[in-house]
Amino acid sequence: MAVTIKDIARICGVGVSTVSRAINNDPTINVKTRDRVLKVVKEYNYIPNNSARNLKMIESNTVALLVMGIENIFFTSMFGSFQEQLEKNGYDFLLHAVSENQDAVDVAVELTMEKRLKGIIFLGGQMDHCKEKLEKLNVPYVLCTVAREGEKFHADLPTVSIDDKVESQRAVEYLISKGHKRIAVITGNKNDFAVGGRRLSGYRHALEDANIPLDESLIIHQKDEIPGYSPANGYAVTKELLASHTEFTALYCTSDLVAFGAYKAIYKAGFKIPEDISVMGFDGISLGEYMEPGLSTMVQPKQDLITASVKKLVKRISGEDVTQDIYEAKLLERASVRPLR
Amino acid sequence: MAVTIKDIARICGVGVSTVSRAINNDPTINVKTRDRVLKVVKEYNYIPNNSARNLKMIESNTVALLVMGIENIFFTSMFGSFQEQLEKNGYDFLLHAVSENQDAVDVAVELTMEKRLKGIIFLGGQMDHCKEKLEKLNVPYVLCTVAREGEKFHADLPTVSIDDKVESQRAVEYLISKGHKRIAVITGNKNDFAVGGRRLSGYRHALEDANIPLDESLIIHQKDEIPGYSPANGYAVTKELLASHTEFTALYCTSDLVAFGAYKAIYKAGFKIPEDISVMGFDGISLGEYMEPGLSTMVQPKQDLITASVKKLVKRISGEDVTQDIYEAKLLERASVRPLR
DNA sequence: ATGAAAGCGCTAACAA
DNA sequence: TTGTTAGCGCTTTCAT
Repeated sequence: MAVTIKDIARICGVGVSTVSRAINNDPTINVKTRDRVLKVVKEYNYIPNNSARNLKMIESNTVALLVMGIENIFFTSMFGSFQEQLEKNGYDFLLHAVSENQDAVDVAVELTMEKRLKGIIFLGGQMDHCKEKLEKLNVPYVLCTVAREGEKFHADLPTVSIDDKVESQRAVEYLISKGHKRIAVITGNKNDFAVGGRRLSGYRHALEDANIPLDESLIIHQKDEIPGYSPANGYAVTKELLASHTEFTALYCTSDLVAFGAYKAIYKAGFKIPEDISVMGFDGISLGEYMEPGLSTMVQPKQDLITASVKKLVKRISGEDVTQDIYEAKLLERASVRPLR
Repeated sequence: MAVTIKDIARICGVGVSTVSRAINNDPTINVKTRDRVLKVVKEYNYIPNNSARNLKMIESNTVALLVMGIENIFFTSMFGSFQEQLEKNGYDFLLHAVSENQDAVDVAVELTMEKRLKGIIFLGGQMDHCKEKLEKLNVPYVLCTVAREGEKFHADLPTVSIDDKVESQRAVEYLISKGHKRIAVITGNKNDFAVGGRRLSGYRHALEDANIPLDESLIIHQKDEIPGYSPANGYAVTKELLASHTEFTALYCTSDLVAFGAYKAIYKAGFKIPEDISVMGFDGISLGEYMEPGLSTMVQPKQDLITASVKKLVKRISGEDVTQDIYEAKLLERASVRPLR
């Protein structure tokens, strides 16, 4: 098997604790001994076994980022900045993906023990029924951009996010301000009561406030058979919408990626954006800038979300009590929406 | 601290090994005892300590996917399929990101010991000088889409990838076949002798074979100050290229993402694609379909690469010796290239 | 400044 | 079928 601390100790003719001191840079070790040991360590390519180390150690200095939805471009684009900010605060960074069939909190508990985590940031995903479970997590944590079902906000939980309903409402109000009344919306699939539900709710409220009657035929749900919030899904449902000859002047997509798919369906049907149909996105992923025409969208304040999450976690680690942070999205006007008349 | 196996044993009035048998579904345990133990496990929310487990266990059934470049959309889009294929072959799946400042092989060694890995798939990144180091890894591994410097292919290493030079050459030959002679190319930054270098080399060879004189002013390197292979980089360099009034009829981008940026620069300068300038990409990421016009590109056979990687790893795990697999990219004609004259 | 030795929580012989 | 026990490789007292 691999070379262990004992081997190194034997080879150097010292005790294992001396080797341990050498590799952990213990200040009480003699510099010469340390260098001698380290030379052998290098020579024999010795790498300490982390399991043994973690088993014994009381605590590490590691903060883990637990990502639900590792293929989501919005989340992956945040990794680098998270790492940077965390390291700037003196923490080691660990990225861990939670797959669909896993329970995020269970994974968190396991990882906490395994790595003796100092803190956890949950990124993405849905966390509705975990409130009590979350309390079992005896490590400071923060929920960043974690969706919650329905209207309730768990204001007592340490979350960092935008208010999906409010921002969605703003998106639709923008469309209305441009003179649009027949506004189609592509939301999540039928069972999406979290992000999709809240964004749809914002749509309804905007229409209501503007006294525009709600037309259910303008509310489009993504297809269950196609990955959610993907261009493919946006393309498929927009194609059907267009084929149905439902009348509308603007299409509001609750996700930029969906809007990309909508673009294609619209072009393929022979229409022009924004001349024939205005399109509005949501999230503000950077690729929207490169579409033709540039996609108007509600930009999530990614940097704020990251900075606030880290700051909040650091506070919690040092014992302070924190609660919820809501950040505002920013309306980004590009060229995909035109004023009516 | 957390509840341990001893606690559970004490509470149940059984030995620790019985608890161990219960949680590991040992067939020799009495069903009634098992259920009783499991009930207590649930009740006390006991989660076994993985470090202890890994420390003790001879081997796991886990295969790790080590990703270099976790923010790269081309790689992230492969995760789901990798997981699926691996699990179909009976392995547990572990995704682990290697950050810029880490050595992939060191991380691999560490992880192998820590998780008692059955095998490793390296995805992405550059691995030039690691051949000897790699041999220190006493676990079967496969390199998938791992770039190598220069022309040498390490044919004796278990790699799965396309031949970047050959496929790049095909891309340019396609452009030439459409009548283009003044073909600008955007390659990696000046120090990129791996993917960027090989793809550039393909470009040179294609021109040479077609007796088209090489014009160095048509070879554009990405900027060091901007993240590589990003739309932002493509935009910046294309803008400069256009401003320089260098003449060309086609722009070959060695990455789709770069092409997206080029699109924007071209539109902003008032040109049309493909009427004024033809654009060719590379990689075949799915978003290319949604650009306007659809991006013609060389599609990496993602599914083949994944399937082959898994198959190769499985073989290696069962002791077979395998070497290199080269897959062919597929030319995907969409609408961004027009025939000249 | 260094070594000996006691576990960390678990699995896997081995005994019963 | 179950319990006892010896480590897995490391860190960390406690002596020396």
